[in-house]
Amino acid sequence: MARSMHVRRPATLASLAAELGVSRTTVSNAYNRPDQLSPELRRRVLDTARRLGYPGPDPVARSLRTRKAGAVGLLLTENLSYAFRDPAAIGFLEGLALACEDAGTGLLLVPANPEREDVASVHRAGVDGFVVYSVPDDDPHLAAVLERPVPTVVCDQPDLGTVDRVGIDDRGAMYELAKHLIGLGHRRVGVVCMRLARDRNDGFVTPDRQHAAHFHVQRNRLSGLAEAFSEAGVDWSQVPVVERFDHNMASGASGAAQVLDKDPQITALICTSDVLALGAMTEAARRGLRVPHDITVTGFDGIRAGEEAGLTTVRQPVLEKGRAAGKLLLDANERTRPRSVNLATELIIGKTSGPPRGGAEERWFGP
Amino acid sequence: MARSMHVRRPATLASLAAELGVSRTTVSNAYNRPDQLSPELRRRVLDTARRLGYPGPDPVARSLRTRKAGAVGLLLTENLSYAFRDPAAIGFLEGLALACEDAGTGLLLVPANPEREDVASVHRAGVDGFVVYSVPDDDPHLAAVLERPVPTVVCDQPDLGTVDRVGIDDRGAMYELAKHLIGLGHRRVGVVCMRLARDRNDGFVTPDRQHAAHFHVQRNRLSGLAEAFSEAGVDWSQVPVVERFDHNMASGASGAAQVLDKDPQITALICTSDVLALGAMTEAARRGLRVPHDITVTGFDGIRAGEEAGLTTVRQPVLEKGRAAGKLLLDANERTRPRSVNLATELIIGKTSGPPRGGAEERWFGP
DNA sequence: TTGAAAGCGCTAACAC
DNA sequence: GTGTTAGCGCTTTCAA
Repeated sequence: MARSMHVRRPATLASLAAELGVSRTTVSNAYNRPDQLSPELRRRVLDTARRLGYPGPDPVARSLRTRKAGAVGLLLTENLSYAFRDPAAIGFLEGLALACEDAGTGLLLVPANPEREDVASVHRAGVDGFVVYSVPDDDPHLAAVLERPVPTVVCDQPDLGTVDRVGIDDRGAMYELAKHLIGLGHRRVGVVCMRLARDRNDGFVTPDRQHAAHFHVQRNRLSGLAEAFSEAGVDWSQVPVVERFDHNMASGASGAAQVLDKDPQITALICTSDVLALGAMTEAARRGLRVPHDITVTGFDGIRAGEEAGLTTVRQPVLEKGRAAGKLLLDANERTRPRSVNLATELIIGKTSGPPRGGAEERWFGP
Repeated sequence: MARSMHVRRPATLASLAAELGVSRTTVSNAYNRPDQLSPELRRRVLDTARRLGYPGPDPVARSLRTRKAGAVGLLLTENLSYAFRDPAAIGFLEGLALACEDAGTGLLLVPANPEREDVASVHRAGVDGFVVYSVPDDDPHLAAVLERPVPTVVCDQPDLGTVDRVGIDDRGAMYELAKHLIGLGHRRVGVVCMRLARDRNDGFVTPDRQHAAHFHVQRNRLSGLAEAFSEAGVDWSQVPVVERFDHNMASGASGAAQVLDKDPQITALICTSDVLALGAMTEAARRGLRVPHDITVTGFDGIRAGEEAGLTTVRQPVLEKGRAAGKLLLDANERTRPRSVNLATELIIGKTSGPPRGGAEERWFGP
């Protein structure tokens, strides 16, 4: 009776060994190396464990001893829950989860609130490696990860030269998309892009801010556009580029509105993501602009909803990207690090791009 | 020169303390309790750490000592990546991630492949608690979780009485939906449901299998239907119920086909999820059946795509469910455990349900 | 097949 | 403000 009044101190491997009158090695073997002891003894150990309420070797203590956590950490730029809102991020997560599953490894989502500079969560993460997905290049969490003595793979980030990297050719892909628009005859265009840095700037973007953008992906997509249009004789510094901090359709819509208010003459609205482009389409519709007859709208990513809308975009293999990141991290071959993987993208000509209004006629009368 | 040939053994807190000629406590304090030592000393510690390449206290060793992992584990029934395919699961994950974020806690996705009986991943997980989401009640991973001496919250599972639980009234909600259909005049109906147990059974379901279903959610939804239709004088044992192992639209379509082939006279196709219902709609369309004129189709969950399709369904607060699960787990108040939370659902009458074909006419001429 | 010894790297009382 | 002591619970040579 009195016994049950005590807070029963949970049994440990040592206490179990003592109870059984065997060594700790034997108990450990009963769990980890069944072939190292007789079946009867093993039974006896396991039975006694059950009787004493011993839940098996403590995973943390085991990790300390074996120097293996059995998990990889994932660092995202956004509030953790953002990952479950953005279709491209979900695809990436799925691919990464697939790779982890194959390896029997856990996937730890590290809470890295971009608002706070608190990197303790990175220090606290008991993981065998990190995947860093699309964070600004000056993010303190990224710096904290790089200081941890575990392998790291960065994704949609600049090549650091010191850790593995997987990504796509954002610049080249956007350049190609721009060439398509230029071929159609577009010269007067506007751009809606995602956040370029950690500070909120919902408005027009100066050329300086474009160049200095801390998000690798956005910087390169813009630079691909600038290059293509500059080559076509367009003064890029005069092109309205609008930035939005939050990544959702509402941002796409309001961004499009801001661009169109500034220059109602533009013939194409180039968005740096499908989600923004979908939002831009709703704004176009709201203004009675037919796509692509009155205005061309393009995206980037190749998400399902964009496909259904017939969006002209660049499709990137988000799931493969996640899987590749996981594979890279879990492939322990240190000798070949650091590695850099570029995945292929595909320009999708949908039904949201066409010649500028009047553009076709110009051709009829052209040289 | 010779030095650099050695594998540099990474610095530890102890070696750093030795180098500095201070105690380990002081070094520890430099990281964990800045107020416990002079700023100058702290600087010296941190500088030396940087010089020696000491990455800060090892998280695993710290966890062992503090008995806190700083993470919660999530156990899902499906391949890990499944969670990123199912809209309802994504919503749950988002809510859970939100709760974790608020608490500064990591979220560890535990790889629990339902094919393998390997529960080692559960044993290996260094977490302060588990959330178990919609696994069969006889899943060995669940059993393994329950043996771990950490708090647990089960979600969309039977109330075990020993651990916290969050869920909805699946039975009552489906009963209400059935009443709606009965009120419209439906008596001859068919059902497409998700998997009922761990074994694959893509086909008709016996009443026995319905009762014995190992997935709490499915069992209760079916039982709500059975109850309502039995009350309306329908012999439930004669109602075609088709099960699908994989949860996607294709399953909904093929399940609907199987039901319709068996009894082309049914006036309503009741699906136990929106995803299945969306698939069933495509099959109806393929057969030239207009919804709801020729056939009524209903779902369950209230996902976005269903809403857009105007689906008649039961909306459940998936995000809130995840958040509630996280809150329950992270609220350390042991005194009030175990707790059970039921979230409210809402019957959504969409445009996919209507009176049975001829049902209206019957009424005109009826008594 | 089993056991003894030696830590893995750290934190938390408590004393100085 | 700083140090001493005592483990957290486990695995793993190595020897018996």
